[in-house]
Amino acid sequence: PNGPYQSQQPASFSSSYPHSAPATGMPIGMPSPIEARRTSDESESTHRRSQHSLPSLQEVFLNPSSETRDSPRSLHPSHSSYPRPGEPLSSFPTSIRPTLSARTTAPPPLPIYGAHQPATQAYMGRDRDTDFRQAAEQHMPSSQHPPALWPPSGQRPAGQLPLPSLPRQPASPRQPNSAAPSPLETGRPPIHPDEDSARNKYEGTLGRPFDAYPYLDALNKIALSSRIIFNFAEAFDVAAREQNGGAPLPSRLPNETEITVMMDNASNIRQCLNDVKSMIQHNRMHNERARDMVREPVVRKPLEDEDVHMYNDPSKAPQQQHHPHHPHHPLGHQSAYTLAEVKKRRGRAAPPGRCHSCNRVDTPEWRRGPDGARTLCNACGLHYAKLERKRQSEQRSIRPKPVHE
DNA sequence: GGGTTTAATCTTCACAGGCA
DNA sequence: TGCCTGTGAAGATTAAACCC
Repeated sequence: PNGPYQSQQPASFSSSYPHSAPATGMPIGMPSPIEARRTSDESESTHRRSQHSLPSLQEVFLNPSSETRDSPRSLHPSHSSYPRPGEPLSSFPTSIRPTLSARTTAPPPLPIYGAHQPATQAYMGRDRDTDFRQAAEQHMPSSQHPPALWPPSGQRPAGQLPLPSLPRQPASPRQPNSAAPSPLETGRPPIHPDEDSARNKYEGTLGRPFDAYPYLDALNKIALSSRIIFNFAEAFDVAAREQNGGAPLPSRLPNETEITVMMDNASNIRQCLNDVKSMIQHNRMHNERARDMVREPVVRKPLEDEDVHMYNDPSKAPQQQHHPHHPHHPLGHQSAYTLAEVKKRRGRAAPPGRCHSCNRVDTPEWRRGPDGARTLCNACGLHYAKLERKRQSEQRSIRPKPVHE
């Protein structure tokens, strides 16, 4: 509370930040059902408050183009590192590339991805990025760490005010959020409504096709490295324009080391994109295999009396009970494979982890979800089951009636 | 039009029962 | 025995009806 920036921080910082991780360890971008039930006024005021809260690490160090927000550009810490008109670039590199220039004072730690964190936390306290960043680093071999932040972190001059925070990871595809930055701000291409609805199979609360953590991690790293390169290009673009068409001074050109750093970042982006591609391909094959397994059994058309049972749930029909491969099973084709896995896992004590939807760690009951058995908490599992039943009944209602009727 | 009451619906928890 | 599913209960939320 005595830190130089604490006075700028609203008292309700941790609770007001819409994407902050609550005490349960819920990851960013996964609003809990409690959050989803907040009133519009509350969320509005929350968003309003968040605009005046401390910025995220990404915003402070990697998003100098946030002048669209209500803080003046000149107050942005990272912008202070860029060369200003008439300012010799010699002052620019000392703040923007401390590890790339010769230093007489003790150099800061190498600005490798994540390495800036202790210095940052020294004056910001435990940042809300910490949990996610640490989780991301756990998934990322050291060889895959982005080469360097650009500009390096921990360079906030005293007296400068932070910008309001940005959501620190791309807005969850499963949770459309009016407060989320636009694609122009995030650099993320807009999600087509059809694509979005397809992804939001379970009304934006459930139904991840694959493990979201590595996927989000890769996206986060792509965004991080992209911003580094963007900031690099923008900074030297400003410097070049200040020459008014003249030949740029050698001192205002990036040196070879910096170019190498940017190339490393570009390689990192490529690597992450390849990872995402592999995840998607793997997921596609996964689903195709599931469909193949579903098509194999001989399908007997259920009689009408056994077809409509509890909640119109055909899985309760005698011949189909506990037959996850049956096409009329409430989970349908997409989940058949996961149910097969459930059967395989029977007898294995699945360690209770986190709910794949709300990420809570404790629940009175673990329930089956789209990712398999015991992957959802009680509430999310019931919600998921209800939606599945509803979806099944809707599919049944639009199905043409048999001729004999 | 605004406030209050009531009913319907939704959400979550905890338990019972069936299955492998 | 462990797991999964369904159900009742309780509380919260929303919508409709009613009254002033």
